[in-house]
Amino acid sequence: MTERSDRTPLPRNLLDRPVLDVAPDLLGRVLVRRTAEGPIVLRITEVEAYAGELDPGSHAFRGRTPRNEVMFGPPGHAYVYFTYGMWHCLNVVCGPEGRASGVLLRAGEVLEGQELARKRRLSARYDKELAKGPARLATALGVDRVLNGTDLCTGDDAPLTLCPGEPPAPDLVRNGPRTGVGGDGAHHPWRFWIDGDPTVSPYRPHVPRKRAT
DNA sequence: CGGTCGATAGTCT
DNA sequence: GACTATCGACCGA
Repeated sequence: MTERSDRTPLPRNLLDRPVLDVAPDLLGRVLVRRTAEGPIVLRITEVEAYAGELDPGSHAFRGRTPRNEVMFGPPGHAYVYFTYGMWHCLNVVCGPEGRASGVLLRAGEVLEGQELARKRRLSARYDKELAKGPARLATALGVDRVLNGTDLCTGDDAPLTLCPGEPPAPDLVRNGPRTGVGGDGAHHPWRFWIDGDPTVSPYRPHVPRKRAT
């Protein structure tokens, strides 16, 4: 009855391309997170492109560091970082090796494993909020730095696999400025989303933090 | 649904 | 020491 999504891994060569090609191509694709309690399956609805060392908004902008070294490695791996003292965000490393570019997964629709996702996202009022925002997405999937560097293009027993999925109608793919990115990288229209999808996170302009008193 | 505000610790200057 | 590829509580509508 239930039409199960295709869980074969995405061919790595689809990720071995320039980040601005890969980012919109990830919309509608499916991420499978396998946990001890069972799988959580997510359809990607919103992403942002980060163009390596040339991009002031990218973690790779100032060169290789211990944190960002996965971005400099081969495509098809997970770059997971910890931010704001509380949250994790998940990226797909793409482009030719060494280019240090990646795609931040900003939002998605939970297709399977909602019960598991809800247990990790107790503040979500509706299921459409389970993965509405990059840190919420990582939380819903139970992704943290332990998975940094995970190969997303291998088979059935990997903790995290990127799968082909069903692409959205081309006319539903929109793009606009990146969320939360300040400085010179702010204006690039490198956020991509599926128009009208209820799981897409709201746009928030970057606001530099005020100093604590 | 939208706006404001504070939390919290890793990372780099 | 400052900033951060953010979110939740809380409030008003």
